[in-house]
Amino acid sequence: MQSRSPAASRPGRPRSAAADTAILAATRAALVELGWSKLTLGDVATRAGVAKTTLYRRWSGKNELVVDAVAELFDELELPDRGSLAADIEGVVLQFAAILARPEARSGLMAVVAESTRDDALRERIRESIVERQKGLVLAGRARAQSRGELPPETDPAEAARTADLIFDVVAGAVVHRALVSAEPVDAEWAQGFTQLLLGGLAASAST
Amino acid sequence: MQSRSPAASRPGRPRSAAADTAILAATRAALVELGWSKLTLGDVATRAGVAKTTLYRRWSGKNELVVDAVAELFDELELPDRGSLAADIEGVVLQFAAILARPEARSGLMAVVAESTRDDALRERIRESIVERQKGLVLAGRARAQSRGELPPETDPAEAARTADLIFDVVAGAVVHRALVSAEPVDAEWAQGFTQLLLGGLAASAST
DNA sequence: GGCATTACGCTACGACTCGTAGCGAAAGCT
DNA sequence: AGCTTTCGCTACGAGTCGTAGCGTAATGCC
Repeated sequence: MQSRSPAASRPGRPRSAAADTAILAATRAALVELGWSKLTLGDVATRAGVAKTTLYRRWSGKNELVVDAVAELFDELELPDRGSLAADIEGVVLQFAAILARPEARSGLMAVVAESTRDDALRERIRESIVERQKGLVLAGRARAQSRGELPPETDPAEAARTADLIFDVVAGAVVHRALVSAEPVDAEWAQGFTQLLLGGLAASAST
Repeated sequence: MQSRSPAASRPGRPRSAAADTAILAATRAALVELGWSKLTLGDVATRAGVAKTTLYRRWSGKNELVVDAVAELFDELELPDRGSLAADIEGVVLQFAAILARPEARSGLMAVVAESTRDDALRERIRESIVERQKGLVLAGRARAQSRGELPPETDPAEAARTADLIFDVVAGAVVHRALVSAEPVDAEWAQGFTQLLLGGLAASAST
């Protein structure tokens, strides 16, 4: 996850792959029990059954470690065809909400995003391992809706990219804000109302 | 800001109001220079010219202090009548974006939100001093749009509250996500595209 | 098999931050 | 005046940080 280029076949003892998974799992467990601020790398090392120095050899600090630990939670994101654009949107919203309902994601994700405002490398790491995957769902959903005839095909590629970014920020931002700032449940009812607003707009949504 | 009820007139030396403002200003300055994680209360006290013990007598910890320091940034939020619902939305989006463009808000706001996922009292403090003020703008904007005839009047109060919450999460969430996660500028062009999407929905927005 | 190379566990370390306690002095009220 | 609360200062134990050094374990190459 962090040393992919020179990993081919070097002399010497290879790094234990089991240690990686143990450390990441221990990080998530510590996030659940302690939260971000009280999480210490020494504690994570003890939980994982490795030496603290081993942890520092693989990750440069708390930020990078938590990003990788949280990123694994997003592996479950996928976009099955639910038959309509509305159903696809509701589905992905509820999937995202299910991840954000887990305490290790709640406390970890926002913290690393906060740190990334002062660390470009960290933000890039978050983008690669988390954000880019979510954005792929938006692109796939739109392409599928266009093939269904629910959305008109794009003509200008630049315009298409802009609207995709916009939709992504709206969807992901709304779910995160609802779940973490408003601290209200992102349930099926909310997902339905949100989808209705996203598809029809304010006027259409109000006249229901 | 933190002891309003028993502040009336007690015997003894009153707390220095100047110290409060100096501490909050020093906190913001430290956020700009150091960011959330490297900000220490000892450093803030030194910057503010007060003793560290004074700081601990007024705030229980880093979280509460930063919430109060960041909350003052939101004093500038207002909602002048720009003539149309679309213009009002664009205006409030750009105002919010202007706050989020400041580094003390970027690093501080997300961090306390992250901490609030494990601290109900902190979340309540954030809600009172920051979130509630933003939500008021949404309510005012809708009322104004209704008086203009741009939106139909609400019939069911519960439904009205739900949609207001939804719109608030969408607007605030989208702006925050764009600014902090995507790390792209929230400029007039983006605000216009977002407003168009919010008012007309996906289909209408695509057929422009 | 022997050798070079790298990873690992362990211990120890200085530097730093935390939050609190105790003190004398300052500043208000009645 | 006398009382009360705040303030600045110093000092403190506890905890974390990130690193260095050492001996040992595991692998590839000759």
